[in-house]
Amino acid sequence: MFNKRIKIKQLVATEQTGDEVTVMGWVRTFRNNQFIALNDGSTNNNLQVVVELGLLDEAILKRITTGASLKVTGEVVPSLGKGQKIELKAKNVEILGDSDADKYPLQPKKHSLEFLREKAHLRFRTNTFGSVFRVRHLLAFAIHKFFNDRGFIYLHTPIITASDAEGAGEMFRVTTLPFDNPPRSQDGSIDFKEDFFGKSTNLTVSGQLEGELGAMAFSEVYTFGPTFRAENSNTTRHLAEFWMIEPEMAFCDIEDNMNLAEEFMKYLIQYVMDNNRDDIEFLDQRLAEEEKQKPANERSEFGLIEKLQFVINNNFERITYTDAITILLESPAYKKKKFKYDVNWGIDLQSEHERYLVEKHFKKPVIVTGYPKEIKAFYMKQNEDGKTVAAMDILAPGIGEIVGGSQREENLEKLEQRMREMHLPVEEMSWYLDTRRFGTVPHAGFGLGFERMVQFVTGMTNIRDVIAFARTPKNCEF
RNA sequence: UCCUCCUUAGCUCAGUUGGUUAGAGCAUCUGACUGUUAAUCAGAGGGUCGUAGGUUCAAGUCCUACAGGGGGAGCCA
Repeated sequence: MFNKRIKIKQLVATEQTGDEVTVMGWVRTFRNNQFIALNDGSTNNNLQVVVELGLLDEAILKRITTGASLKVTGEVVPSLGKGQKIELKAKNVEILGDSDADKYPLQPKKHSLEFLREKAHLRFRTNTFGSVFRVRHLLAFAIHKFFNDRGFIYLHTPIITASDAEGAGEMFRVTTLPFDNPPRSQDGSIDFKEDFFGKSTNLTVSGQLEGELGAMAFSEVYTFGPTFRAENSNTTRHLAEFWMIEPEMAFCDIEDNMNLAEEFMKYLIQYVMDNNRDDIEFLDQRLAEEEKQKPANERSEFGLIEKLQFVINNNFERITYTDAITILLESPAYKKKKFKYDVNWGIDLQSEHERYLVEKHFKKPVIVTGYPKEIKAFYMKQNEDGKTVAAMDILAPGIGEIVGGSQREENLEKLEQRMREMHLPVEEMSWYLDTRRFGTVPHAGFGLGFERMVQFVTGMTNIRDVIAFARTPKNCEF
């Protein structure tokens, strides 16, 4: 009868004493042959189990080691010590699973994130990763709640795709052809007619195009699924496999799109603050400790909670790309030639430019709109100036681009013309263009990188620490 | 892919201008203590100094290559 146990989260929150309860969990540390810090993953707060002298045989006591799993039955009593209100006075302790203290890698001490990254299968059992993954879960839940409450349909777009048109990045090939001796066409090229799908296929880099098809029927849809990019990116904010949220709304322009994205981000932050204060407070302290290690000039001005509260309470700054270029050109940093990359109208904003705008100039999230059409995707709505498109990127402090979106070009002729200019296969994309042929409407959407959002809310600086098992170039362990 | 830094005990790190037998804290083991909060105290064990070459009378220390990792950049979410 395992389900008779009480979760530690529920138990440590109680004021009521005198009940006899059963808990199960893993030993974090065993102090003084008497005090077990027990954790079952439901909360970062360990339950203190008190084992009175003489209750257990020496042989059992020796098996209560860090990492071992226990079933404990006992009485809930007020704690005599400081640091917790109640504790469990053990009547019976059963070892469910031993953990060899000599071999178990996690110790009751501070481990480096780099070390834990290599022990990713065990790191859930640490305070930091426990908090990160509970927050990650809550964010995922809040995403569904946000959209469901607003009448959006959750659309599952395909993982395997034959479309190569989005141009969002290098793709992973999906094939069942033998790689040592693939079938060849007469001209020597690989004959994908022989492949599983009868054509060349890849893992998806975006569900947007399919999302647009859904929006043309349901008015509002969103996707939330895995996305794959075979870029050789080795940074703290890129993964080869990551999760992305892509809402797509019919009857919606760029302003509506920005409003929704801003409301969405604020909602997610507020939801976590309201529903998991414990973990956010732990992460706030963890970040503060980490900041202390840094030289004073590299420390961030805000703590984690301060930052999140600030984002909720203030409007995102909204500027055009042209404004952004002007601000950069007039900045002291530019005049002192601090930028590595030159600034002029037409460039893609570099990290250093985004950082300046967000972290130095405005000191809050910034939405940049109206980018030159040359540096943006084919499907974005062409503005009347003939030079810019109705794109919008949200730049977040410490993360950079967290949202990328746009109003879509709903005019068939303009869209086809742009596709031809960019040498995209118009014929193959006929299914997509049907949205513009049959009842086209103004529509818009955006993509939010889920792990980047988790980074932003948890304050974790490396994206590999907010996904369970990171896939990055040359790394596919576990 | 580029730039840069790092790799010494299970973990985190120290190791001087190249010079005897490579150190500390924590962890582990043994013992003591028993209301602890990363418990404390005493003792013990634990190292091919990332790998392969090279320079030198002598290399953890200098040089080269490779591997792994961190940070930054590009690409992007």
